[in-house]
Amino acid sequence: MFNFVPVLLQDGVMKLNEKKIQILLTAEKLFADNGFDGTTIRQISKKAGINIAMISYYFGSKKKLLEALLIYRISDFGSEFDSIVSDKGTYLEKIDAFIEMMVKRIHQNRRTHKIVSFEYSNPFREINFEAYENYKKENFNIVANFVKNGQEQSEFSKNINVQMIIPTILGTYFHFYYNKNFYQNLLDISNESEIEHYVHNQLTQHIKQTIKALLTYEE
Amino acid sequence: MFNFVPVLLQDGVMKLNEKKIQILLTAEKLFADNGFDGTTIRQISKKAGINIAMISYYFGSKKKLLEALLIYRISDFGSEFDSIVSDKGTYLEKIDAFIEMMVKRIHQNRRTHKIVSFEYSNPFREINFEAYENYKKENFNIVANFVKNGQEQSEFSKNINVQMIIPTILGTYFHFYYNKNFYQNLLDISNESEIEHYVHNQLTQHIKQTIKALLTYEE
DNA sequence: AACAATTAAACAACTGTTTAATTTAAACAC
DNA sequence: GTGTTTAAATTAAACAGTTGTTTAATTGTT
Repeated sequence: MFNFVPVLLQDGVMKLNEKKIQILLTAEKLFADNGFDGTTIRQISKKAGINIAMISYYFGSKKKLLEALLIYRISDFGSEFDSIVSDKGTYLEKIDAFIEMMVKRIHQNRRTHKIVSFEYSNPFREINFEAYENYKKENFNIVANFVKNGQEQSEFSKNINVQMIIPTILGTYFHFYYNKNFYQNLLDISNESEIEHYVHNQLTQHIKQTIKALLTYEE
Repeated sequence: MFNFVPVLLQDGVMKLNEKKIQILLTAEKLFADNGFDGTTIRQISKKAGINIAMISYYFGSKKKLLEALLIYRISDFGSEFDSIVSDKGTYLEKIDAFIEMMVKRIHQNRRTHKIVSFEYSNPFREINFEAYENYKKENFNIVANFVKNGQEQSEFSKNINVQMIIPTILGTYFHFYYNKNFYQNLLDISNESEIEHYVHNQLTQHIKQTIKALLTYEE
């Protein structure tokens, strides 16, 4: 049984059949939990229920498996954002929808983001992070334009470090996620669904509040 | 030439001579750059200029080397904080000194924090994170008390998610640090000293502004 | 028949740790 | 200051286990 050729096509996009996606998702979880180096292809194979040779056969190597995951996971969020901006209402009101979208998105891709975060800074890791960098650049430009427009409408304060807004939003989320064990204990929540609930309610609310406060703060 | 016994003493505190510290610092940098699993004891030995057997001889194992690093690095910051609180001035004014201290401290220990962040969530990694957890708990209590007092003086708003203030402060810093390569490019700064300067000035200023805004924001 | 999919086995390289031997340095008796 | 003892420091080599990848053979599908 075969569906697609197991090689990179000319445009560099790999066709993904169900089995390949299953392998990617298994690898994503293991990479996020144990790190790239901490995960073996035997672990991935076993958990995905395939033979170890299939990973080389499908993806070429462990490194290329990670690259395939990055391309599969990280897509732009320009269009989603456009519909928020075109909605009526003040810029301040739009922030709520905007933050909500960002947190949902980042939460959905949290594992891949974690993997990238830790492998990105390693200069000896010869992995192609182009997709990730383009994604970040696009996100940054969207935020920068949004804030600029809000400032022109005099809804937002001047003297805001626009470049550090994304670190504030995503950083807050990720610091929570990376220290999940700690905050689980602190907040006295136990299971995964309660964490999900906290993220999409209290944490999202806190980030909204923080960003709205920052954008309207006058010293 | 020998200085101290290479074993754990009764109270669990290892005496550290200069050579041990040199090994710890070498390991810290490599662990932070390449991850715990991505770093081999041969790399550490070579970079530290010692024989590979010395690591087992001094620390017992690679895991115990990391544990020794944690104990060496992560100390409480209660006393430093106390002097800030006892200074005169409003609570709002104290925030500046407080944030500055936190960023300086976290920046100094950034590598160990990065290592911990990544290894902490791995349940199969049998490493003792007690020192780290106590450190976090203490920091949290300090912040919680500080905010409570500021609220009692009516300087800070009510309805603040106190538990998410530390994630906001540290998260912003770490998201910047983890994506150093990206922001280096975005901010058009090249060398390490310019990054240092940005952290202690623009980034610290941004975090101060964000937290002050949050603590005084009325919806 | 043609070729993709899948497999178990083998591969050489690398892993953390231990060994057993040697070197170094402090402690001691004089 | 001697020479001797004692134990720590340091070393190269070996250890057994694991790593990612490849092979060559087999199975499955069209």
